[in-house]
Amino acid sequence: MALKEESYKDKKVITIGTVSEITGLSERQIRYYEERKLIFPERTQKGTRKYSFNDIEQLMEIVEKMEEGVQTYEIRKEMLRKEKQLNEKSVREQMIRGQLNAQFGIQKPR
Amino acid sequence: MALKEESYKDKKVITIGTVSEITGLSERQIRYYEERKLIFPERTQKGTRKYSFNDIEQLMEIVEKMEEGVQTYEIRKEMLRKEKQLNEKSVREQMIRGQLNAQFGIQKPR
DNA sequence: CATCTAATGTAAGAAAATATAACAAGAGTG
DNA sequence: CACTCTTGTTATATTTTCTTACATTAGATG
Repeated sequence: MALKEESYKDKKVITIGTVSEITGLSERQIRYYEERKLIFPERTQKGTRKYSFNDIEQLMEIVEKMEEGVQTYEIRKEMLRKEKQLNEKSVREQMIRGQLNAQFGIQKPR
Repeated sequence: MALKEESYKDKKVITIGTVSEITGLSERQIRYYEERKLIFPERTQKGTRKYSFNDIEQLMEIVEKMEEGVQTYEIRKEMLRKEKQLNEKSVREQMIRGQLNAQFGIQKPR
């Protein structure tokens, strides 16, 4: 099997100029949104930013919100809220799985 | 709907340095394989090469063949053979579809 | 063995892309 | 008005990429 399709979306391989072309945002804007903690490119050793297709999708969403007049600060808050939700969900799921294992899981032989 | 997952794989967005990192090939080698018509990056207006994940997979396959001692010329021939096969397949399919349309397709009212 | 070819490394110099920092400016708000 | 948010612009430095040319190595061939 080659690389999972999935992994392409998350792989940070795109430089800022290309991101700018695709999204229509200026490089200035892209760097600013990073400063406001809305996106998190990786860096090469020498400091060049690398983005993923996921980052680009994220930027598209940011554009929409900005056009609606939402400020970066609000967008960030919203992001944190969603993240927290996801965390809680996964914790809940883990707990449930824990319960199930406790009752029906592999038992120590005694 | 966002961009189709599929499209990520074909989008030419990666610069040669990154391709080099991922594949382990030198930039020299990557450009040489292009010269031998094994890969076909796009170019920006100013001439910078852009590769897709597909190109990277292609390069991985090339690496394997080269390690087996296959020469670029042979690899190219093999590529052309496969391409031709695909073409013929699609032509056959189109002809079949054409036949079907002729017999059962939309008819002009008379 | 003497050549040839294929594949790759390396170096030089130019051009393109990116990074950071600082200042400017418009829009909206208290 | 004074302030903040967002973006543009400019300058300068660094990094990346491009092309071309020459060198080298290994294998194939006469």
